[in-house]
Amino acid sequence: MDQVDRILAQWRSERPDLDVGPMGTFGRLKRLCDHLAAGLAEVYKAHGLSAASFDVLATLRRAGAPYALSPSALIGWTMVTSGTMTNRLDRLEAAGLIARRTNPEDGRGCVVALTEAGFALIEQVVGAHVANQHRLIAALPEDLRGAFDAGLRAWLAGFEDEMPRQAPRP
Amino acid sequence: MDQVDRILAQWRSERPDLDVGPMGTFGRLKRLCDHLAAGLAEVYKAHGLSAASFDVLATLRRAGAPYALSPSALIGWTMVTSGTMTNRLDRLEAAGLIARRTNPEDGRGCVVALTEAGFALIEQVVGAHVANQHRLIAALPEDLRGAFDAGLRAWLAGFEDEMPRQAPRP
DNA sequence: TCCAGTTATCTTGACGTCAAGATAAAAAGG
DNA sequence: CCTTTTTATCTTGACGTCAAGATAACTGGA
Repeated sequence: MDQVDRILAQWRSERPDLDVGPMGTFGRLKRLCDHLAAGLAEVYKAHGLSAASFDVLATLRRAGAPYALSPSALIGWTMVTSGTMTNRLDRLEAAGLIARRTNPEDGRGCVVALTEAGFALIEQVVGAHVANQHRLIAALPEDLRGAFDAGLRAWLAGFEDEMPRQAPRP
Repeated sequence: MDQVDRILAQWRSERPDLDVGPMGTFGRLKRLCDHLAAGLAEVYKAHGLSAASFDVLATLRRAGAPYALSPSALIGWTMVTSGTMTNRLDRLEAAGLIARRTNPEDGRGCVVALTEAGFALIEQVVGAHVANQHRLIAALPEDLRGAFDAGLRAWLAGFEDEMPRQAPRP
């Protein structure tokens, strides 16, 4: 009997005509994501980052040398709009963690690259981030993880596999 | 091989020292929640609401007659800060969907109640919302739901059961 | 060559959120 | 009674996000 069960009990009392079974899944998913996001933010914050800035730096880092991608490629990896990406890049550039260079092949765009400071920072934070994920997932019993991941993958596929996401270009 | 698998493959190539298994779970969870939130927002938007305003109206509705709770009780149910709740209530009050009445028992607080318009609206939207949840959960195969829910409940319990959340008071 | 359509990025305006602090009233202790 | 502490709500300032539109540059066909 958790908080979500209490919510469902209220609905069943007030609106017995509704089948609120799925609402339990949605409610727990939302609350779990909120808790996990808060847990991850602790590490970001400890290094002066936010989820938004970590997201960009990590995407550049894992892309491999020379740690440079176009804003479009970053948008493709991160599921945010162009306006959001512009804002993220502005802040990271002001913080000296990335640099925008002109794209010699396309005068419309630019290339976003990690600075030395940006590389050093993300290299350090990624380790702490992964350790933090191990800490947070500990609450999910090992014997349930396989089935949980299978459900997660199947459900997500219903949203992402319809239109095979094209690999973002550099 | 989905987008999250591609991300993990990049990390394994760039940072083979890291165990990024949990990152797959976190990544899919985040993306799934984003897709589901977007799917739910369609219905909210069709009725002139947002997730934030639906949240408040639904909490008041399922509380039962007289559909009135204090801001503190609403905060307890919805996991947002007091500043956020003030902002939500301001907008809903301006839209004529709720009314703040003075609390005769406590001069510091107030009581938030659904107006007639607010009740009529949420009564209609809740039905569409539940139907929408049934639509969105269809992508999760039925035979995986039980195990998925079990994992969800167990993991969430790790965050919410430590400090038994006290039932919000009216 | 030149123009119409497309693409890449940025700008603007509006929301929603939080942290931290302000204000006011109730409760507790002497 | 007062004074102190606690509680309830609101205010402020800063972020992060999106939708819609603006700007600039590339592209392909006439």
